[in-house]
Formats: sequence, structure tokens, C-alpha cells
Amino acid sequence: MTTRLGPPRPTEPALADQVFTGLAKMGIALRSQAWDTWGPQELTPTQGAILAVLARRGEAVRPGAIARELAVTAPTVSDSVKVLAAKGLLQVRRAADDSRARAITLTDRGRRAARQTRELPEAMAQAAAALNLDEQAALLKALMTMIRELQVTGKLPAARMCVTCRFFRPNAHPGKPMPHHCDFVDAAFGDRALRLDCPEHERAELAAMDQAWEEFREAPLSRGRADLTPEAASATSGRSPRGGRRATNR
Amino acid sequence: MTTRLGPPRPTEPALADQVFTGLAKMGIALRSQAWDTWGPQELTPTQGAILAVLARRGEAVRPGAIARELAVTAPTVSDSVKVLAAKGLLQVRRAADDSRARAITLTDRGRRAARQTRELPEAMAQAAAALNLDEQAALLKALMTMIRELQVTGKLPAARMCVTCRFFRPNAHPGKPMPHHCDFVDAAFGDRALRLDCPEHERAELAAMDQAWEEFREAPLSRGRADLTPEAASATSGRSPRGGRRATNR
DNA sequence: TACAATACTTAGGAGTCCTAACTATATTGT
DNA sequence: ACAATATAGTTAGGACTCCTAAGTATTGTA
Repeated sequence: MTTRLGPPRPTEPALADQVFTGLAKMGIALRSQAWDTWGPQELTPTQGAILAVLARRGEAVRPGAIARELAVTAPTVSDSVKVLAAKGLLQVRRAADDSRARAITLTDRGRRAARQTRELPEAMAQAAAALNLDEQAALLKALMTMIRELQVTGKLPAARMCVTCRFFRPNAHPGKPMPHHCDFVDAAFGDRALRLDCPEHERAELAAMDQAWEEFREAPLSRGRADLTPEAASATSGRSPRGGRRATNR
Repeated sequence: MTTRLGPPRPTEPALADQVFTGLAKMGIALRSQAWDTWGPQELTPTQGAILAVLARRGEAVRPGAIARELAVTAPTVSDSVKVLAAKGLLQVRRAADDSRARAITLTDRGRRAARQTRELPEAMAQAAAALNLDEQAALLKALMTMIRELQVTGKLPAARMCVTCRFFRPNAHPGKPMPHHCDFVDAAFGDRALRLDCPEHERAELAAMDQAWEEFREAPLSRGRADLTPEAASATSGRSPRGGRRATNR
């Protein structure tokens, strides 16, 4: 075995290690902040997380879906749901379509308790504010990349993010400040408006997803205006995709 | 109340929200990966985390320090330490300097169990590999920024990172590929070699820290070679800082 | 119509993590 | 010196998390 020419590829393991350490520290911060967020209501972080899932979805959710989303086992969800039901924050019924399954919905009290889900915890908002918008967009893109990788390898369940959505057309307007296009609302948007948890998400087919990913990866980070604000997007909720160029999904 | 002139400052709350969601998802991934990592040894993530702290420090650590590092309460650490001691993975003695305090050290078996701490979990390594080195460096810098902010506001304990170290001279060589300088090893290095958890870290004074932070923030992200690899740095462990320009610490 | 797969729950048990209360030392003020 | 206070930890008590293993229904399939 002869040594090949070229640089010895240092691999730079230290860098990935430091990134891991950083993410781990953020994880610790998030967990402790979750106690601060939910503790005053006598809820644990897990209970809060379940309420958050229900609030985000806004419709009945099955225990299995929650388990996948939080990456815990079904019995754990069963436990916590029981506790939350006892506290009167949610209701469990039989699912209409499949009577093995359950349909969990928030009660009014549950909805009230989950409200703070909608607002970013103070500490985190402040931490994010230490980054300018371009840096935040770059961070988001990096996180999306890692999350996608974790999904592809089955370490994390599918997130409702642009890069796996059939309405997403990355870099459809190359060079423009808002290079991407969302076929659902038929509007252009930039990297600052990318979603990781979009209510309108519909899973694209695998081939299309991979191709979109390639295009997305190659596009330079867009700066400046982002558009497609949550107001703009949620205004379309419940409506069907607008006309214009529709996603063909094939 | 009249409306002021100027743009309505969109605040772009969606972006910070998505970043938060992304970090939360990474937190979930990290927790579930921790079960995968430690489960085979019949250890929980918390026990693994404690072993990891001890292994990283390499010397006796007090329960209080562990509690701060993991952002849990003292009783929680007391509990877990008891379990780990029962499993024969660590020892608890009186601290030499303060007999109220305890000194926790790993046993040989504990050191062996903690070994996998040193290597990045496979899934995470793969996820990080989806980013090129410049992107990883940018991600690391963004995480450092947020972590620093969380520390400043007391939401997170002080990490042993360059930007709070008295040996760190950010952007000492402006425009060079390795703009920063570490006075401990008296060597230049780039953003790719920044540390978040450096064994040689010594806390700088507040004024110096703030000034260094400003300089660091203003410096553009360095690309290319990083140097100051873990080997280079750890080779100096146990030694005193080398000559050259010493940090004055004032 | 059996057989296998799916969606959950129950059982059992270790461990996490909290608050409150307590013990033992160290530090401080007078 | 010596009480008063602060600090480092532990113990007590209890709710909850989270796992594996072992069920129970129901649905899908050959």
C-alpha cells in the first residue's frame, strides 16, 4: 500500500468535536430553560413538549406521532399523556379512521397552557439576538443540513421543512435577493424565511426531494429581505395552493 | 400616538423562531443519541454526562461543579453520583482543601466506561460531515456567540472557551488565514480551531474579555487552514505557557 | 379465515429531578 | 473568640420520565 500523493487530508476532527460540544451545551441550556418555561405551571419539560406539539399541529394527533416527534418510546408518551389528561389539559379519544389508534386533542385549558409555546422563550430570543439576521439565516441553514442528514439516516423523524416539501423550489430565481419559491403561496422568498416547521408542509417524493436538496445546497446564502413572513403564510392556512406554477410532484 | 417615519422594522420573528425550532430538534436528536451511546453499558444519558465531565476534566471534580455544568440541581447530581458509585465507576472522597466539599474521581472501570466520550458519536459525526469545514466553523462561531450570550445573562455556566480565555488574542494577525493567536501555546490559529472546551482555559478578566469579544465579533470568518490541532495543543498540557508575547491579564 | 403487522396500553422498575429541610464546615463581623 | 451567616453537600419525599417486556385490540393480507 503506497502513500498517495496530495495533502494528507487532516480531517480536522477537532472542529466537528467542538461543534458537537456546542450543540450539547445548547441542549443543556434548552432543557434548563424548559424547566423555567413550564415549571411555573407545574408542568415538566416533557409535558410542555407534548402540549407544544399539539398546539403547533392544531388538530388531533396520535400518540405514535408524538413519540416519533419527540424521539421517545410509545409507553413514555402513554405515561405523560395520562398525566396531562388527569390535569385536564387534553383529551384522548378513539381515532375515527382507525380504532386501534387514539386521537389526542387539547382542551381549552390545555390550549391556554400551551400559549407560551407560541412565543420564543425570553432567554433564547436574547441569545438569538446576539446574531445578526444573516448569521441567523446561516445558522438555520446549517441546522437544516444536519437535521436533514439525521433524517436521511433515520436518526430523527421527518421534520416539516422546506427542503422536504413538494411546494419548495430552491433557487428558482438565481441571483435575486429572494431566490427560492414556494408554490403553495406562489411567492418568492429568501433564506431568512426558510421553514423548519411549516404548517403547510407536504412531503415531496424522494427523487424530487434529493434534486431540490442539491439545488439548495449549491445556492449561495441569500442576504437581505426575506418575505413570506408568518403572517403572509398563515393567512393562506386552510386554503389550497394558489395558481401559478404548480408543483408537479413527479 | 403618531406613527413614526421610517421602515416598520419587520423584526423578522419567524427567523429566530425557526432557529429555536432547529436547536430544539437537535436537542431531541442529542438526547436520543445519548441513549444509543450509553444504553449498551446500562447507563442513562445523565450518568453518561457525568462520566463525560469527569473524563474531560481529568482530575477530581466537585458535585457542585457538575451540577452547574449540567444545569441541574445539587440533589440530582447527588442521586446520580450515588448510583455511579454503586456501579463502581467513580469514587467520592472529601475534598482536600475544603472539608465540606467532595472530590469525585473516576475509577479505572469508570475511565474505561467513559472512553466513548472522547469519540464523537457516529450519527453526529455523519451529520456534521454534511457541512463543509467553513460551514462548520461558521456554525461553531454562531453557537459560541449564543452560548456567550447565555452565559452573560447567567442562563448557562461559564464554558472553557477561547473567547473567555486570558490567552486568547482574537484577530491578532488581521487578514491572515490564521488571524487569532493563543498565548498559551504561542501560536496562530484560525476560526476552525476555536475551542469551546479547552483544557488550558483560564478565565480572563471581565474588561479584557469584553474587549476581546468585540474584536472577535468584528473579524471576518477566516477560511482555510486552522492549525492548533488537538494534538498540538494537548502536547503542551501540563506545561506552562510558552514565552513570546504573554497575556498581561490587565 | 388464519397470520402477521400495527397502535397502543399495562406492568414493573430504575433513575431523574425537583423542593424543602437538615448537617457540617467555613467565613465574617464585632 | 464566637455568634451569625454563608456555603457545600446530603437526606427525605414524591411526581414524573423512560425503558423493556408482555399484553390487547384492530387492521391488513395471503
